[in-house]
Amino acid sequence: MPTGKPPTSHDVARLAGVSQSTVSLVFRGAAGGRVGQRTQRAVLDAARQLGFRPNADARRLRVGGPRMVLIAVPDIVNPFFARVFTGARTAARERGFQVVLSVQRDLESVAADVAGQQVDAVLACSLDDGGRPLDDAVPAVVLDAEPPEGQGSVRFDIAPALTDVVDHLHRLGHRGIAHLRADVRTATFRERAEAVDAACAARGMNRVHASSALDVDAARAAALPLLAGGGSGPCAPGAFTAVVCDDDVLAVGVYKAAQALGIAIPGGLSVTGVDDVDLAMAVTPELTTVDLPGEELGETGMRRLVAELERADDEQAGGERVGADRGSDAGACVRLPAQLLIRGSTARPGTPLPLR
Amino acid sequence: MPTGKPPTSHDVARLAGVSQSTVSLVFRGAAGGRVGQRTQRAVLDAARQLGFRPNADARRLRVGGPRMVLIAVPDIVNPFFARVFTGARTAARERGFQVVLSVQRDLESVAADVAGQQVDAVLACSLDDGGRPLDDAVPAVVLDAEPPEGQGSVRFDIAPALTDVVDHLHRLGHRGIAHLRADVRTATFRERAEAVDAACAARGMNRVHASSALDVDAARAAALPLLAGGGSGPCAPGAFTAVVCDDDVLAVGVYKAAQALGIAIPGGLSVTGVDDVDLAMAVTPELTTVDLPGEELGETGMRRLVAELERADDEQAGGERVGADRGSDAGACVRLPAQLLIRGSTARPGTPLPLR
DNA sequence: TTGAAAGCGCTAACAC
DNA sequence: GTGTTAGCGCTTTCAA
Repeated sequence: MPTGKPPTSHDVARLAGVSQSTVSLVFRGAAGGRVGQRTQRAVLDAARQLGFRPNADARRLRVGGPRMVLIAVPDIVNPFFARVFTGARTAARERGFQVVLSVQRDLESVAADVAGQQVDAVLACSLDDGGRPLDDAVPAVVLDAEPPEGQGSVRFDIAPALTDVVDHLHRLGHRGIAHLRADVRTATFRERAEAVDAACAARGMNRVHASSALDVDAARAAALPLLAGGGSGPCAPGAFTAVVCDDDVLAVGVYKAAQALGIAIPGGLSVTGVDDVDLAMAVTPELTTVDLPGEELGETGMRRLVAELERADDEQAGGERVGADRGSDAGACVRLPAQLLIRGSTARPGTPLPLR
Repeated sequence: MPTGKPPTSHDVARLAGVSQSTVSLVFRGAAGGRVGQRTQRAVLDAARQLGFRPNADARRLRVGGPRMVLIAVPDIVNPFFARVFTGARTAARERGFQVVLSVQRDLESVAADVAGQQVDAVLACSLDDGGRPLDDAVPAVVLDAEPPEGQGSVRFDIAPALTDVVDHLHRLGHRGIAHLRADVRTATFRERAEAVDAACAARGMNRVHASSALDVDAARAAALPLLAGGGSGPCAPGAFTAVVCDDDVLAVGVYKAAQALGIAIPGGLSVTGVDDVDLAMAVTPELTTVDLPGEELGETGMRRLVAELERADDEQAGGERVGADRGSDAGACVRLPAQLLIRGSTARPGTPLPLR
């Protein structure tokens, strides 16, 4: 007569006519040579009959499971974040850490996940701006975002990469560009905008901009008036021969708009993107873009986090240090290089875009 | 003098000069009105000073956390699986279940994850062939795979969709096709191959095939000799005017090969894919493909799983049923429709491919 | 308003 | 070989 509660090892023991610790031995596989064959079989049978499964919580409480770090990303369908996750997971496993994934945009929800699981540390990727260190007392490293406080962070060195993009176009002979920005308010996109602006200014290049949500259709819609000469900014509309996009997805939208308007790429218009997704290689011509090594971002962040945890262990083991010594370089901000990949979508400017 | 072990609520109690249960009250937020302000502050201060964090395992052992289901996918970077995960997660949350992700290809590793966490059920997507029900006693539903035993499964109704593809090409006037298969041995790809073969046979269409790993470069390499007329099969090489691909990624490879050979799409060659990834919309011309609604797959599977769990609960609560009643429709295999999306990459055949 | 005490289900010494 | 026992860190009556 099973009750509403799942069976415990006691129940199994009773049914098998053995003691509870024998059940424990059998289920841990530590029964080799210590528990008789008959007994073992009896235990297993009783367990099956009852549908018994060892309670992992109780086991972990007793024995202490592997340490866990939670990885938070805003969107796992986006392959970039999936790569970050993969990289982080790899690094964690190497060090014997388990990882749990939390797909959340806001800190609140991440904090809830942290409380719910037995989490030892948090790796938070591309969180929305304005996040404080979520919970104190939980070591954390943020990825691709403004480090909230004295916390560690790993980010791309994105500004030089976008400077390279502009420079590349400039050297090809482009003298005016349009910048299609992603309508996302995170640090990385702000940095991209600033870098493009600065690079254009430094080279005396004409510059207009538009912005769009991070999907192809929105980008297409935003690009259409721009390419058709409807740009409204301080610069004369139409006075650009290249579009610099904040993301490859936006670049695809520009391809579509250009196609709709009968503008050839790269003959009539050069286009660049950021974040070397498969998209960049799939389109024709292949897209000149900036490679953002997501896996490496995840790996590097996880390694920092693990190092921090292990330092904390040592500290405790070795007795207390003076306060000033704590946190050594925990607040440091590592920058990962982002590399420009030149492909077929950029070329010397042909005829400037006709105003329509 | 902190030891190597993390502080417990007892430590906090001692430092704050209160009892352990008071600490517990404060940390559960159940202190409102029951614990004095001064006491509360003292507890919080002591906790901060010690770096105390409640032990989630102990808490769950006592109070029983939300139930968890583990979702296993072979590759989270593949957006299809990411969508499956997302759909499953959504459905789980609606019912108050937590989800944990396990990225593994083989059953062994999944089983390890199941044992490590307190998992109540498993949703396994696209596992390699030959998997038995991983652990008995853990309810499981498999997605997009041969149901191992009497277990539930949810899969796409892929055969009719590929029949539609062939039929579509046939109606356009194509009389011979090449089938570019994915070099992956799972049930879904076997079904695709069989469906294409059968559909061609039924219509008396010429058919050759090749196979390739699931990436663009491999597909391109595989498509090149095929398009150049080097196909080796029972059918005369070159006697096709369309390529049916097992996956959109493969189709992109075919685009590249066609481009390299100066073959226009769809003028000189029609191409189709499967699995409506962003890729299909990004390429030019847009790819005729079969939409595989991954989110729906995940949602449906999770709903089945949750229903099964809740049925089990009821059963236990209401006393034991006779054995024959168990499992009602647990072994049923649901099929989700997969829809053909016709886009620009298919058209009536122009000149047949020249043999080179 | 706070404290004492009894477990949650399991593991790991240690006894028999 | 198998059983006894004492906790793991927390929640939760029940007293004070």
